[in-house]
Amino acid sequence: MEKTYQPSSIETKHYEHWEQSNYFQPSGNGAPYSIMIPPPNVTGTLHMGHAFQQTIMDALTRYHRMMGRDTLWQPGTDHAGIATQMVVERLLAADGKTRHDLGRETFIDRVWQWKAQSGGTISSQMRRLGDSVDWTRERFTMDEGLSEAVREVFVRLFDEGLLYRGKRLVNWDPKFHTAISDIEVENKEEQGSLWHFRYPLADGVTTVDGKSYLVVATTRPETMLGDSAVAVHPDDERYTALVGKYVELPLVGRRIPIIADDYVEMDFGTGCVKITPAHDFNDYEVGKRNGAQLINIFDKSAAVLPVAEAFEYSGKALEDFDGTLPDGYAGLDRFDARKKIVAEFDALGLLDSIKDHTLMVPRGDRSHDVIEPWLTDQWYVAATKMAQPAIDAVKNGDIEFVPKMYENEYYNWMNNIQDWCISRQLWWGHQIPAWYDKDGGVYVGRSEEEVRTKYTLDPSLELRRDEDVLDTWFSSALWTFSTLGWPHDMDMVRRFHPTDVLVTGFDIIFFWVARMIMMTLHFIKDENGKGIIPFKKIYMTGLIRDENGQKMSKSKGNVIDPIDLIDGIDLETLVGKRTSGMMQPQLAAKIEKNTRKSFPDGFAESGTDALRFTLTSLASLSRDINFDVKRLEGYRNFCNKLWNAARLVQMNTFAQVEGSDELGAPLDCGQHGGEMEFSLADRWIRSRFQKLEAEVHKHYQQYRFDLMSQTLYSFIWDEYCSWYLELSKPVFWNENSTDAQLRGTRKTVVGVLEALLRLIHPIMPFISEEIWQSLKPVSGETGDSIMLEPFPMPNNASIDSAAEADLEWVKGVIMGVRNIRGELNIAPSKAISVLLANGDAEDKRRYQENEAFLKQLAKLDNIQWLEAADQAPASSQALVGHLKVLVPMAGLIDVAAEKARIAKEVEKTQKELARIEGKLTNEKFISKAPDDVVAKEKEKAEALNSKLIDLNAQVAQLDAL
RNA sequence: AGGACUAUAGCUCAGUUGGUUAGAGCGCUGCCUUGACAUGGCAGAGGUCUCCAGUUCAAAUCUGGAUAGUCCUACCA
Repeated sequence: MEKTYQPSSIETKHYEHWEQSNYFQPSGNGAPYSIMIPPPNVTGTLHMGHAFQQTIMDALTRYHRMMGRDTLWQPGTDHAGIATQMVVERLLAADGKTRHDLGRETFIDRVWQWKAQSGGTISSQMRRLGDSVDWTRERFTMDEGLSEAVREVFVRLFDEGLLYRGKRLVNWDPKFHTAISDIEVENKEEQGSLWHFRYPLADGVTTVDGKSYLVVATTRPETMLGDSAVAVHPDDERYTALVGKYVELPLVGRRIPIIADDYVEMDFGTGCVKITPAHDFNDYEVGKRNGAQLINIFDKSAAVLPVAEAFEYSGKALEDFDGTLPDGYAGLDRFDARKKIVAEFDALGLLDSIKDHTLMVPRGDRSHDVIEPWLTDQWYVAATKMAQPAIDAVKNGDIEFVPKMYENEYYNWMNNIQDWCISRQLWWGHQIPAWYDKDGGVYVGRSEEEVRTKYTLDPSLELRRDEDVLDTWFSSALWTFSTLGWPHDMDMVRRFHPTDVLVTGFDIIFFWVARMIMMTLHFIKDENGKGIIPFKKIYMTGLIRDENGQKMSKSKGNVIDPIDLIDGIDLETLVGKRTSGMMQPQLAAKIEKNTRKSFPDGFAESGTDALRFTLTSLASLSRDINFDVKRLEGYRNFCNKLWNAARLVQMNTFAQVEGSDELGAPLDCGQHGGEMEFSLADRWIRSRFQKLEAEVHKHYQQYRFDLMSQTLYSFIWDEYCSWYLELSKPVFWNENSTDAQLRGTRKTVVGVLEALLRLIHPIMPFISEEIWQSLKPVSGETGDSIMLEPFPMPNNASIDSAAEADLEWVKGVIMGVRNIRGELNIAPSKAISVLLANGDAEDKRRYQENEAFLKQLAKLDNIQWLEAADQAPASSQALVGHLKVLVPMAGLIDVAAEKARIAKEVEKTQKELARIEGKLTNEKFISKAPDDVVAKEKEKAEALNSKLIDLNAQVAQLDAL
C-alpha cells in the first residue's frame, strides 16, 4: 500500500478486474435479487441525482451479492425522444439546416450517429462510480428487442380495446410541433392581463340594466376568433332572460348563442364567459355539453389560420362551416394576433378595461414554450381502465413505498388518472405500428404484412404507416420485463420477477413508476393468470439540490458532474464547463460569478469512495437533499483515516524492513493457530463490533443509509481508531508482551479491520478492496475479491458485557485526566502522576488489570492507589463513579484556574440536580411513572448530590491553601 | 382552492414505540508537528428544539391552531 491515500491510483484497476472476471453477472446460486436501473437518457450525462441513486442501488446490490443472493443489477439507457431530437436539431441548426432538409431517414441516421458519439459517456461514468451492473445485459429502449416489446404491447392493448385513436384537445407544443401528455406540462404563475371586451347583443336585445352588450373577460384575447358561445350561470338573474339569445362576435361577425352552464362562477368578473371549445380544456367540456361549435383557428405553430375550421365533437369536420376570419390575421403568431385584436377592440370602442392579472401559464417541460390546447388526432392508452389493479397492488401491500407518505400521492393521482396521450409528432422514437388506407381506415399490427393478413386486406390496397412515434415513457413503462427478454425469452423474466426494489426519485412517480406498475401487472402473469408486480418496494430518494437548496439545472449553472468531484477540477475548467453550450447564453456572466464565489478553488480530488460515502450519508428519508461540498471533504478525510489505520495495522502485523517503507514478512497473527491471549481492548472491540454488524443489517432492511453511514463512521473513527488502535499500542510496544498476547492482539487488530472492510465494501468498494487485498497475508483470506466474500453477520457469543463495562471505566479514567490536562493547560507532552482514591474492590481490580493502558493513553508516569486511610494531597479531581482520579497540584496547577474549573462543574451539577429533584418531589411523578424510571432518577440524584458535596470539599481545600 | 411535506447548534442534517446531560459532519476557540494520519490529536464553546394552546406524572417527539417555506394537484374566464 502507498504511504498516502490516492484514490485515483486504486479505483480503475479494481473495477477493470471485477468486470473482466464477470463478477457483476448473476452467480446462478441463491435466491434471486434484482434491481432495474432507471434508464438515463443515452445522450446525456449523469448528474448528482444519478450518482446518488446509483450509489444506493450499488450498495444494495453488493450487499445482497455478499449475502449470497443470485444478484442482477440491470443497466441500460433510454432514447429520450424530445430531448434527444432537440439536441440533434440544435446541431443541425448550427449548420443552418432543419430536420426537414435532411428527411426522416437521414435525420434518424444522424441521431444514431449522435448516440454512438455521446452514448459512451453514461457507461464510463457508471464505471467510475463503481456500479456493479451486469454490462453483458445492457439494454437501450430503441434496441430491436425492446422495440419489438413496444410493438407487441401496442398491438395487444389495441386488440383488447385499451388503446385507441381519437381527435381531441391535446397539450400542443407549438415549438416542437408535437403533442405532449398532461404531466409534461408545467404550470407556473406569471403576470398577465385580464382584458374585458364588450360583445354586442344581437337582434336589439338589451340586458336587465339596459345595456346593448355583454362584457366578457379573457386572458387570451386571440382566442376570441374561435368563440362559439357566451356562457352565464343558469341561476344568474342578471342574464336568465338572455339565455338562448345571441351576441354578434366582433371582428368576425359570427352570431353566437348565449348559453347557461353551471361551470360559470357568478361572482367572478361580470359572470359572463366567452367559450372557445377548440382552444381551452374547460370550454371544450362546456361546449360539448351545450352543443357549441368546435372552431379551430390555429395552425401547428399557433399562428392564425387563413380560414377557421369547425368540427363535430366526434372529430368529423363540418363541411358547410363558414370559417372566414377578419383580414390581416392569417399567418399571424398568437401573440401578435393578441395585440392586433386588443387594438381593434379599442378602436371599435369595445375594449371595456384592462386589468393586471396573475395567471397560471402552461409551459412545455422541454421547450418552455406556452402550451396550446389544440385539436388533433392522437393515440391514447385507456389508463382509466388499467389503473385499478395498480392501485390494489399498493393497497394490499404487495408493493410498498419507502417512505410511506408517497403512497398518498400515488393514490391521489391514480384515482384521478386521465387517459394517456402516447403519440408524439417526432421522428426519433418507436414509430407507431398502425397503417391507414386512403379512406381513413385504421389497421394495427406488428408489421404491414401482419396487418394485411389480420384484416384480410386486398394486396392492391395502398397503406400508409402512421408517421408519429410513441412517448418515450411508453417504452420505459415496459422496462422491468422488456430488458429481460419479453415476449420471447421468459426464463429471465420468471427468475427475476418481481424485482426487489425500485430506486428512483419522487419526481417521476407518475411519468414512470405508476405506468410501469400498470403495464407489468397487465402483461406479466403467474401460472394462475394473476398479474405480477414489477417490484416489491419503491425507495423514493430525495432530490439533490445545491448547497443553497436550489434545484440543480444547466440554466442556473449550478450542476455538478459527479466525476468532477471524484477527480477534482480547477476553477477555470469548471467555469468553462458551466458556461458552454447554453440555451440562454446571456446567463453566462452570472453563472461565472456565482461559480467563482462558491468554489474559488474548484473541487479537490475526493475519489469515488468518498463521494459514495457522502451520498449515502445524505440518504435520509427527507424530500430535499442539499449537497454541500464541505460534507464531501469530511468524508474524504474519513477515507484517509481508514487508509492510515490500515497502515498502522500493517506496521504491527508485518515485519519492518530496515530503512524502507516496504513491508516485510507477515508476523504471526494466529492465521495458523497457536495460543492466543486477548486483552480487555481486544474483547471490547469484538463485542462492540457485533453490535455494529447488527445495526448495519437493520439499516439495510430499513433503507436508512444515512444512519448506516453514521454508524460506520463513528465506529471506525471513534472506537476502532481513537480507542482500540491506541489501546493496541501498549501490547505491541511492550517488550514483555508474551507471544500469546501479541498473537491475540494482532489477530484482533487484523480480524476486526478485515470484517470492517467487508461491512463497508458496498458503500466504499475501492478502498475496501485495496486494503483487503493487502491484508491477505495476515488475515489468512484467500478469495480473489472482497466483493465475493460473505457479508459479516453478528455473533452473540462474542458480545462481552463485562469487557464493555471495564473498558468504559478505563475510558472514564483517561478522559478524566485528559479533561484536567486540557482545562488546566498541562502540556500533553508532560507526563504526570495521578492518585486513585475512594475506590472499591472493582475499581481496584480494574486499575490493576489496566495500568498499562492508563499510563499509555493518559500519558502517566505513575499511578498510586490510595486506601481509605491514606491522606490525599491537594489535587485537581475527576470522578469516575465513586472513584476519584486525583492529579496532585504541587508544581503543576494554578489554584485560580482550578477553582474556576470546579465552579463551572458545580454550576452544571446544580442545574441538573435541580431538574431531577423537581421531578422527584412531584407526587404524581412518583405515583404514576414506571418504577424503573423513578429509580433511575433517584440514582441520578444521589450521584449528583455526592458529586456536589465532593466538589464543595475541594473548594474548601483550595481555600485553605 | 385542496392536499402533502418541512421548521432542532453559525451552516447542512439525524433524533426509531413520549422518560437522552438533545446528537453528527462542517465551521468556531484553546493547546499540541508524540514513532498510522496536521486530510491529524486532545480539550472546549455553542441549542427557550418556529410560536401559542392542549393531552400527560413527563413533549423536540402526540393533538389542535398560528406563522414561514417547499412541492404536488386543480383552477375564475
